[in-house]
Amino acid sequence: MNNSAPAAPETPAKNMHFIREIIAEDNRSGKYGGKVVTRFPPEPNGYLHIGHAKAICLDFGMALENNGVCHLRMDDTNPVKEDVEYTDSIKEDVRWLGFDWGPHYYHASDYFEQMYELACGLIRDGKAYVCELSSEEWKDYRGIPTEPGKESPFRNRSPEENLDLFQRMRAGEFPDGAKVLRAKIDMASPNLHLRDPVIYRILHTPHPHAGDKWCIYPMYDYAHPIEDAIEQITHSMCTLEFEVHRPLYDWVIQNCRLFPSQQIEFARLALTYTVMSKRKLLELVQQGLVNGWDDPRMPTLSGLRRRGVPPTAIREFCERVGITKYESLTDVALLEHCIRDDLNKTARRAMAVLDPLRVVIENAGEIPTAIRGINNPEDPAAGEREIPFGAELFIEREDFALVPPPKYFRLSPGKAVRLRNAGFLTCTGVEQDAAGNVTAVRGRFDPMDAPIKVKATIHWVPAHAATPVEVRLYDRLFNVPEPDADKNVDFKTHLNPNSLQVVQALVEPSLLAVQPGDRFQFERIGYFYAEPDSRPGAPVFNRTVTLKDSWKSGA
RNA sequence: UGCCCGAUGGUGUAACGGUAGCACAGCAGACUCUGGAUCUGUUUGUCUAGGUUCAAAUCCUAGUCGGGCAACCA
Repeated sequence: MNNSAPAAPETPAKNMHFIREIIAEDNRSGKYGGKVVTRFPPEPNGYLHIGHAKAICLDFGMALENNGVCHLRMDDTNPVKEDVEYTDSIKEDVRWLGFDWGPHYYHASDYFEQMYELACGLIRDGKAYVCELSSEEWKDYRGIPTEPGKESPFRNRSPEENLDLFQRMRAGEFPDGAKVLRAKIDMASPNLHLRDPVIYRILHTPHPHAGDKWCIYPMYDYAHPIEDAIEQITHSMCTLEFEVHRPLYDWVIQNCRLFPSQQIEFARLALTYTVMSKRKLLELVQQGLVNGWDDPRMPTLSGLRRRGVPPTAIREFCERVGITKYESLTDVALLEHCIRDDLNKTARRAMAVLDPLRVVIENAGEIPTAIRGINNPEDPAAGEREIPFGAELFIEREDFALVPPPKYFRLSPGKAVRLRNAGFLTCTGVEQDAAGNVTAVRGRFDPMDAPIKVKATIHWVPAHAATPVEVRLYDRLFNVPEPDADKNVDFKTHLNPNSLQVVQALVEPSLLAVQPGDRFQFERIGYFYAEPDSRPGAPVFNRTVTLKDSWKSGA
């Protein structure tokens, strides 16, 4: 059995973060007999985003690096919030990221019977009791952080009575909220989670996976350590907010006498110019501010996928971000760098003109009918393609300036540029409309070996063989680095009104033959992804990310 | 005003008692059939105050600042 992902490459230089060190130390000491078993335990109540990718890469990555296995487990202990609808997207996203859980796909709800038995064991040991305080009443008993709580009047019932009550809770004799099962720990603990936490509640709700078998459901703090222990998880990684829950995790392991899984907390990912909370992402979807969970502007994995981001770039990004206990805010520029770095090596080049300006070549008798274009200068194996040429072309409007600003290297009257893959174009004149707008550029063509020196090369498409296609130019969803920094200001006020611009671009003929999911670099513009729902012969391209532009016209 | 966790350039991270390094971003230059890529150089950093030590980012104490914890959510 092999848990390794076929697409996951062995990255040589890895950062020795604290979790790698804990695992290395456990392997040295033989704590788990050299075994490493991890798990990714999403709650099936929403879509995975790039923050989850960090956890997925960690969970699967640590297993992969140590010849271990990583389980995919739906943490479905709350039927009122969860739905099978999400399990498929979760599996798809994890697989797309490049990871394989092999046969190790589980549901927490499959352990409900064992959890119940273990709870009965706790009751018999006098370590759990049925409490009839309402959640309102409990607030008084629990106390506040600075003061100890009071013991529940039900705290000292006999194990027999507790067992009977708990069995009747399971049998459905009591309505929702009437009773709970509590762990009997310490009402004076400075850690609120140890003040007799609820471990079972009554919920007369059928379960999406377990069906209508249960009307009592275990709480996370009780269920999670049991899930881990049953699967013999050695290293159970979770985010920082569970740090204060760890004593309870250990309490359950110890008092139920289970496999000694250990919980290790790390900081979740935060990215500039986006929001990561499920609630806020849902708000964007529900209010129609984006086109669904997989809108290419969303930080969801399905959104990033549809934007054209390669999974390899996300994995590289997660590795570069590192693992610490410091709650950092990562610059989205790092993600964009990882995407460009990946696509630069792999994406075929093509030419597309987003904002066309007509060019008329005057010496039409001296031009070729087609030229050869290099498919990827970073990868000779990508070969070449033929691009039709003609006496009439389109170039990018911003590649021509009637009155060039200082340091402008592109086309202007009397000046020359290189036409990518083709030759030189010297501007001999312009055509203007009544308002003075340039409607066409007239020029002279010279072959590549002509003794002409230029400082710029521009892209073009042949007028007779160019086709208009829809291109969606995506930009950052928000226009401030921390949209949700201020609790008093609605994060949606920072939405970038120009996060999506749709244009009709003119593209070279080879682009009409694309398959949905193909990735390209439109030379000098950016990386583009052929929309999955493009119709045959009518491709739609999504801009994944722009090229870096070191020429700043404004500066 | 309780408990837990954290703090290294603009950002993310390394250094595990012995020269504060890497990456991203920025800036400058070289090169180039993409103002891309590549290469080179470069600006900026150990939260504060004490202590231990020949030597502290690292160990100790106190403080400051930030985050988390009072769901029958996960």
